Amino acid sequence: MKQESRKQEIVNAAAILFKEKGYSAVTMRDLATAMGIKAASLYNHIQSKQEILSTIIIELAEEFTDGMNQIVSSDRSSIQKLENIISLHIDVTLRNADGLASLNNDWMHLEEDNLLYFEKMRQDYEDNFRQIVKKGVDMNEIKSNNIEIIVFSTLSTLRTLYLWYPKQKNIDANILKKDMISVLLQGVV
Amino acid sequence: MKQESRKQEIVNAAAILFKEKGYSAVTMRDLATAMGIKAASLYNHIQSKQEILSTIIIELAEEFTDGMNQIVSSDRSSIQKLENIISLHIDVTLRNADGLASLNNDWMHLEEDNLLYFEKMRQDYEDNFRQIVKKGVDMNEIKSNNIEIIVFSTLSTLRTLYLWYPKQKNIDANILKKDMISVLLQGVV
DNA sequence: CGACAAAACTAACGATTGTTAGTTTTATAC
DNA sequence: GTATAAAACTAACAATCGTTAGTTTTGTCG
Repeated sequence: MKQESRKQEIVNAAAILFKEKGYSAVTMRDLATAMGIKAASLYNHIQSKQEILSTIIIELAEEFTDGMNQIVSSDRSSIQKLENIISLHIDVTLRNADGLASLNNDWMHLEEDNLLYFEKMRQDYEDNFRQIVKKGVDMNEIKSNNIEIIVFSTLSTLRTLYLWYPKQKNIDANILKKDMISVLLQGVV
Repeated sequence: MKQESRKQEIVNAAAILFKEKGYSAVTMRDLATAMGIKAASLYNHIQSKQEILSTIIIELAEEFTDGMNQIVSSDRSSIQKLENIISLHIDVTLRNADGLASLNNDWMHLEEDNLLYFEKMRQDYEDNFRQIVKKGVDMNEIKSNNIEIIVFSTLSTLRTLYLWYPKQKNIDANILKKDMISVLLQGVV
């Protein structure tokens, strides 16, 4: 794997631009300017604009998938699993908030196999989430008003963390986890 | 105002396409094809692609601003005001879910005055929201863990309604309001 | 049927897009 | 100091973009 470092710099710079204007509105010349080079030079390190997008999104989607699979296969209570999911989202967000903008807003611009692969991962993730909530309701750990609304409102908040967290100054990850768990689960338990 | 009806058809068709691929990825030829005409014919009814976007977004933003102003100037309790805000979001979402996609994801492609106008409305909206929560905490109506997190998580959910609501089948607006109020405020009160 | 306006059309423009080919510069190792 | 590879460059391409100008079709009313 040669050029891995320079490629990663390009991908990181692209994630910032994609966050600001979206994938389609960012040109290779915009990205080159941000890197301080010419557009043609980018192609010494990457194969296409599309490769940049899929590198950003697929890596993050696999992080979520792996994290969810570990949580699902653990023998914790439903409430503890939900706490772990919240913690997972915060960890990923702190590590790569810029990339999450692309995952949330530009996944539909993935092509062919990567689009199908992503859509399957996202569907499986939501299904796992829903199953955990449902199990919690069945076990009387969670008092349910409406399972679908709980799943939707919790996931909406976690998915939007990437926008909110950077505006908070010097927030501690563990305090954030505790507060998010409190706010998201207090109305549920 | 001539051609108002045909223009509205174009704006509505554009909102659907913008929701699917984002403003930048939708071409005037895409929009024309969706309307069953040629791209040049669009310009008998609209002035520019940008005008379509601002028509969609500014109208919706003003709806939210007007609704919020009425709620702020009412003499209800903080909890009741929050319930009214939830109700406002649901009403707007049921009426124009497609347009809300542009408001949420493509506002940054507004130009000049419209961009500034939108950003001010959004900032004022969030400030009003935050003030209502803060007042509720001061009056002991709301037990606060963290005001910022409550504002953020509630707004995240309400803003994402446009994605979730169309996937629910034949959901009744009043039942939805009751359930959303229950889920969003139960952990707060 | 003829007049008139609404709404479609054809054709084309200048600008910008992602990308390629070939060349030159820069940095590293012997 | 020369060889080698990494990484930049210039120049240009075919395609597509939003948009304009001018023309023709469609529909309505007397």
